[in-house]
Amino acid sequence: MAEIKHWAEVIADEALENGTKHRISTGITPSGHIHIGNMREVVTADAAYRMIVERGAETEFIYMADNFDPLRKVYPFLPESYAEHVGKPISEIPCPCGECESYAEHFLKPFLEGLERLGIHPKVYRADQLYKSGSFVEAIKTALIKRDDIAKILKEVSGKDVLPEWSPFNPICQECKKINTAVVTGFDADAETVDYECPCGHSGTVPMAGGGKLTWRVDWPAKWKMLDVTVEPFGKDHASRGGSYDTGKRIVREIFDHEPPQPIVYEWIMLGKKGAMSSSTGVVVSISDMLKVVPPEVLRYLIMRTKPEKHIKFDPGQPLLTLVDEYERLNANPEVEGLNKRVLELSHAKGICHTDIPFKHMTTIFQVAHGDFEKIMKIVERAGYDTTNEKCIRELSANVSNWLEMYAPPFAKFSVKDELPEQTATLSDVQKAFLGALSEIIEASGELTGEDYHNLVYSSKEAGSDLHLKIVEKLGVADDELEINPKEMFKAIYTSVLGQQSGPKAGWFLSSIDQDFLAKRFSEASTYRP
RNA sequence: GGGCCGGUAGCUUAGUCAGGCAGAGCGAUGGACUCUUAAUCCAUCGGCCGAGGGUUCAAAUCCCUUCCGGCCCGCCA
Repeated sequence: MAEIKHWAEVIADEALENGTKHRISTGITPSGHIHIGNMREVVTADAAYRMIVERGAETEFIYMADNFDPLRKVYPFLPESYAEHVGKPISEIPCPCGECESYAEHFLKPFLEGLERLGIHPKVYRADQLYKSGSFVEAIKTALIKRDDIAKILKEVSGKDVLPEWSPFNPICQECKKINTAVVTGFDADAETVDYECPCGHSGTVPMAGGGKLTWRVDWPAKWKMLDVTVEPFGKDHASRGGSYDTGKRIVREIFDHEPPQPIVYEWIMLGKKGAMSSSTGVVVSISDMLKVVPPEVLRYLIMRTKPEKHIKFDPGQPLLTLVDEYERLNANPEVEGLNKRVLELSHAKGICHTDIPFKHMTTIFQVAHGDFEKIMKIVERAGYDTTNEKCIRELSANVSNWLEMYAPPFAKFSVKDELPEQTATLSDVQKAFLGALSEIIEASGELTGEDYHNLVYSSKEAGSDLHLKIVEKLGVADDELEINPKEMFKAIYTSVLGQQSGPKAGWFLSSIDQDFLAKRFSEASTYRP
């Protein structure tokens, strides 16, 4: 069999067969928090973009913010007062926080910042500006003139009859400001205006430039024509027979005289067990939230490793750590080749810094240090990691901090207790004797490494070892009479330090805690009487 | 009812376009490191490729049928 190609290469090769000049378009409506489900569209497009460029075609990547669409309803995250804005274009509605130019900008801004961090740099268009500047006027004229032909295509392809009063153009009522209620009663192609009657009682005339927009099924092919789009990813909702890609394909050919773009159909990202991600149901992890938690490469990796037509199950809890691990492992391996190499390349976001500290380790280090960055740096240094890039370590530690707060499952969390935990009462005499002996040795030793601690604990089971001798002495038994199970000793350590029976790998866990503190804590625990 | 996409190891999946010994990661198991304890390394186990039929020297791959899951066909992306 031939060498395996990454899906983005397959897309690129197909594109190259169609021509050597390309424009890849993406479009998302910023009607709510733009989530990682939406992100798939842009990241998928970016993969195709990078590959087509690599194959040598002149290519442009654009992102269209569909901010001229109406607000559909008062979403759960909106105050009731937004009821009056339902039906108005989201570029014309006030921002929920009061600080952005519009409702649309409020959600667009964090998304565009996210793109930047993901290493994705499309040329950004805003639909309201294109409409207002008159870029759509020719398309609007054509669509109004050929209204019956479009209606026929819609009927033939989707099987639905359009209503007699249907128009491809939705005017904005000058009175109630809504874009989805007014009925078109006529138009003047020379004056470039459209007449309407609105159920609110108002009737009037609006300019084609900015006075309204084309209905979605016509708007999309009009954009293909206007921006000369050759490749476009879209969600599977558009892809079924009779859907908007099907109707768009015929409309763009027969009405606008242009070839439709090469489709890239992608599946949804499912959030854990909660089902598909969707802004309207509130099942959402926003991109900004995700970027608080993981490096951008990991998010790209999530999407690059899976073919677009396959759904992705995403869980920001424990499984996210596995994902991060997998990525780090791959990234650290200089010998990756073939498909994995491709995936890795495509996951790269430019200008992101790296540290050699695994995310998982940092979750422990961070918790040991109670989030104190100076302490974190000390521990990191003692553990032998590269500390030259403090900025990266700071970023990683911020990610870990957010993850622990937002998504970490309880068992991943622990805290070094300031006071001796009361669970210490459950320890056996042997365990207490062990802790006492351990305390003495720690106190008498110089600085101990993770390995030292590890070996030390295991030495407890060896008759004749320093630790073993001290234990038998405390218990008043003969040296060869005592059998020690290291497992129990580890439990004793976790119990007296964390108040729980297990914890992170003991050696480097202990080595990240202050030595005097440990000596004192173990000594206290050994004599603890409730 | 019509259609689209998926179904491959316990889990996540590559491979399907272009037929040629079914691959990987995680997990599990065993081992190594004086060492079961959220680390590392090595090894092993694990598959009726959803099911049935057809084409072929040869099928996870192509064709037909069928089951399961998700979604679309509401000009509400």
